Amino acid sequence: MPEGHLVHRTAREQAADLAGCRVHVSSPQGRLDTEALDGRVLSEVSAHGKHLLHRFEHGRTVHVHLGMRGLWLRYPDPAPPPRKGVRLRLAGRATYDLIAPTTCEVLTDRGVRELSGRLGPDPLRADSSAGEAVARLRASAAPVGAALLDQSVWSGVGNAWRAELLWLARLDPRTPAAELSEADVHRLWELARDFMTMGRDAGQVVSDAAAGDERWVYKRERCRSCGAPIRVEQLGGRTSYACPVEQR
DNA sequence: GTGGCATGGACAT
DNA sequence: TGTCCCTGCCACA
Repeated sequence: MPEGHLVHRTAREQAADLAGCRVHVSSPQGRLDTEALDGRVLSEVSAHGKHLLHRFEHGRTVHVHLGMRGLWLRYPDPAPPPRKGVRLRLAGRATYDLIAPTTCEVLTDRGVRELSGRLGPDPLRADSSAGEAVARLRASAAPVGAALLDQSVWSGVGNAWRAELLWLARLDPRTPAAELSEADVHRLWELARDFMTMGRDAGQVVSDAAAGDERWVYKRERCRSCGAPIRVEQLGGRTSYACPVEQR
């Protein structure tokens, strides 16, 4: 569920409910020490790739990565008691409960910088450089379909976006990233920026502005465009979907 | 009701 | 490569 577009959407939602508030921070499950955070003013909620960052005014930041199974639950006030296993509860103008994240930790500003340093440009961040994004992808030794999932190359793209973006760009996922032209990669970056922005606003992967619920190739048996049987294979450790006719 | 898979990623091995 | 993360969804009994 949580590719970068949804993490950015969550950041926007939580900022509206929590930013500028003194937030009651607790860990009902007990696995996070929240003493340094409870009652502090939350200044900003932001996203970098699939990582969510809650920065507090005194210079501490909660870093959350949902992984495959994690989720946020939102409750308008008054919130019910937390269900079993809630790792983190943030209570401001509304209450958010965090369930089953891969990562939930408190970082200093230095820790945040180190995290950002490990992540490539994010198509949904205004401070990302297209030139750097193009250069990083073309510097990868991997097939473009594997490079796109490497969060140190570009951050925020997951398996569904990989499939749909490469179809939109008419690129074969198996093509070595280093063999792609600068123009091709620049176009791929612009597609990522434009469609992931639509996806963030719609709350789902959007690869056809006129048909937000449809996919071209991802998890399909046949290409939605030409009807060819989709080529399914493992690439970059995950299942890749591509149209063998249109993506050469 | 149950079991397998998955829109991640870190870590052990 | 396997395994964990207090999951959700779907197909199939």
